[in-house]
Amino acid sequence: MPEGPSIVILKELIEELQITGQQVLEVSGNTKIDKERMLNQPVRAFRSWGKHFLICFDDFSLRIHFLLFGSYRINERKESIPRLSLRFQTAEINFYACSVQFIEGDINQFYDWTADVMSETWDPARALEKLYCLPDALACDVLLDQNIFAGVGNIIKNEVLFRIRLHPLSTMQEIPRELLMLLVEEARNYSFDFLEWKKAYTLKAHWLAHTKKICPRCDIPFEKAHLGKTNRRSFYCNNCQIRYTGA
DNA sequence: AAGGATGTTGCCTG
DNA sequence: TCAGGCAACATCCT
Repeated sequence: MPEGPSIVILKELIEELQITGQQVLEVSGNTKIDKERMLNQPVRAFRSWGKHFLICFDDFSLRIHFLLFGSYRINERKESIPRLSLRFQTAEINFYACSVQFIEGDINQFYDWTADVMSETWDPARALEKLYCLPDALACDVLLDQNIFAGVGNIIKNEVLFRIRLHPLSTMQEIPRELLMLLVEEARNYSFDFLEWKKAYTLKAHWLAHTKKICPRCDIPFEKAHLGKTNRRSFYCNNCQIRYTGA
């Protein structure tokens, strides 16, 4: 559920309902935020930024983050109590086990859309600049940095590093410029592959590294370790993923 | 079938 | 003072 492409799928499903402009007729759920303020407010837009799903009203927006376990149902309900349920004239949206919060004022002041790998306004040059500002940072950490690659999660991280044959413990300052540009490029490319495979229910079948035990290029065992400041699972091949490091 | 994970926040400790 | 550790969230897969 939680990586950027999955949020794009949610946004597309909700846009198909064509309820933009409709008012919220009823709110419920076990969230502690002041959900009643959405009552009778017309929705101006449904948007996404990285792993955030955004419902924009006139003076504020609702931010939904699904974390690890969050889920949603459109015109359906689960057994469990929703964190937040929004009823419109022609549709009902239910969110479960997610983080919800309000963002006040103009959403464009709050989000840098060019940092979202799924965005039309994604700016690879700016991402590259950010990487040059982090000479000691590790490849496995920067890909998960939402200020640089909003939407990239642990699956995309592992698959991108494998695809470009870069060892997760490589540092920014040691990676050749061409390869760093490829890192930026593939963070977006793989995210769109992820989107298509997820829509076709074939995402897992396309994993080459994530959760895998054997390198499909070398036929030798993958390394599995929790690496970097982020300390997230990394699956990588010590043979074909090159480690660029000063040490 | 227990344990960990596609993630982030916030509190506690040293 | 602040970085690091870890619980919390609550579901699904292995």
